[in-house]
Amino acid sequence: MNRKTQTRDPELTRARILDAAEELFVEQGFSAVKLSELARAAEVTKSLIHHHFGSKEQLWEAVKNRAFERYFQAQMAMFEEAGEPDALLLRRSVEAYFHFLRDNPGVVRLFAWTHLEGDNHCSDLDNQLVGAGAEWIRQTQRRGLLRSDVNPTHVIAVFVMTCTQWFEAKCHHQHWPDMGSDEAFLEDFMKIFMEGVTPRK
Amino acid sequence: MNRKTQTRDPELTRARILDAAEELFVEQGFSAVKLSELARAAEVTKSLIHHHFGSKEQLWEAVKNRAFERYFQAQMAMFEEAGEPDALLLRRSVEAYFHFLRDNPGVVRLFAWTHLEGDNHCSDLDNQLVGAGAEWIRQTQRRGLLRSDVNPTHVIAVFVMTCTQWFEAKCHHQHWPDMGSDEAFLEDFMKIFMEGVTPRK
DNA sequence: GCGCTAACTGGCCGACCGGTCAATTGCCTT
DNA sequence: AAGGCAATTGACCGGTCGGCCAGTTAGCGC
Repeated sequence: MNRKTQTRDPELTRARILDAAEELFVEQGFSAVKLSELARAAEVTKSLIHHHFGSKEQLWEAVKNRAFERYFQAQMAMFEEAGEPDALLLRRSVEAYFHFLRDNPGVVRLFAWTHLEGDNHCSDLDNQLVGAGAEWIRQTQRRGLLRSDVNPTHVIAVFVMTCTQWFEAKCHHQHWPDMGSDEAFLEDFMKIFMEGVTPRK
Repeated sequence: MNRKTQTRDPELTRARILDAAEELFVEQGFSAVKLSELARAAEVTKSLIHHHFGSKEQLWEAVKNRAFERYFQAQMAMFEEAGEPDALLLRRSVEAYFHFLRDNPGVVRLFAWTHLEGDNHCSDLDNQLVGAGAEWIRQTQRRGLLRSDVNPTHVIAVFVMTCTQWFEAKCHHQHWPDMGSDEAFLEDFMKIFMEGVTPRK
């Protein structure tokens, strides 16, 4: 079963289409992408796209599903290799999330497009993730290592939204006067955030 | 010069087109909007759109310019009626910004679309705004009322991005387990943020 | 080998896209 | 009163969009 010598390979064809589609959708959004352009990029005929995915909309869904699955798997993996729920774990999680977004700019843009569409079909997986994270924070609060007068879900929301927006709108605020690099910003954000969630006597 | 009895009123026509265009662009983004649909919504002919704005792209620019000018004027007005630079001013500014975004969802979406386009043509006005805000924070830091080991621009970035993303991705986070209302989230965010920027002995 | 299925092709389609243009009409100036 | 000009109209354009379909061909089970 050598794929190099085969003239037909539906799996590979599907993958080629998905890859090219993801690149174009991430770059331009759903409606700006033309199937002819996509066909050229994926080196397949337009008809083949319809054969494998049905329609442009269905292809868009497939692209989003694949990307989000990758995202959730990466996040879940992060969860599994974590240790005791304490402040350091929270700090490390935020940093890991920030760096994940930095290294996966496509995911950030895909999220942004789907948000603008009002799409929330990925909420099942997402709720799982957020629920697990919130539970950790709750445990850390109970152990007295984080302040208890804030909703754990809101704590997650604050750092997720800051990280997301940092990369989503980078083209915008990177020109702000005195704005620092990714790492400089993360450092200052961590100072503010960790200080903000630390319990007071 | 009664506009009601006039059969022609270019100013009003322009405004009608701009209004309808803003609504559609905000909703669907640039490329998804069709001029025919827009013409119907604005109750003008398609040719009239071209007569007044030249092309779809130029109309998009005009819509963005008008909206952003409104945005900057609102922000600048907020600046002018402010008092002494202290922590309370910062708190009030964040709350005002949050509520402004809540009351102007179109602006949030317009920002999001332009970010995805990589458009940063509004940076002049924006830099002014951020520069002025950062200067305030710097003064407050000098007076010992805010911690001094963080970049003032980053402080602004943190709350601007959190507020922006809250409304931009609302369709997404609002279904997270235990997620609170706008006000409940703002309250928790303010707790974390203000505690995070308060100086320590 | 043989035949069935699915992968794949090229040509085609109607719809409709953004944009143009010549002609008409209302308003302002003088 | 008239002339000029911008506002406005509707017919029209070439291009291309997403999608379809009849036909061809490769691979796989029998």
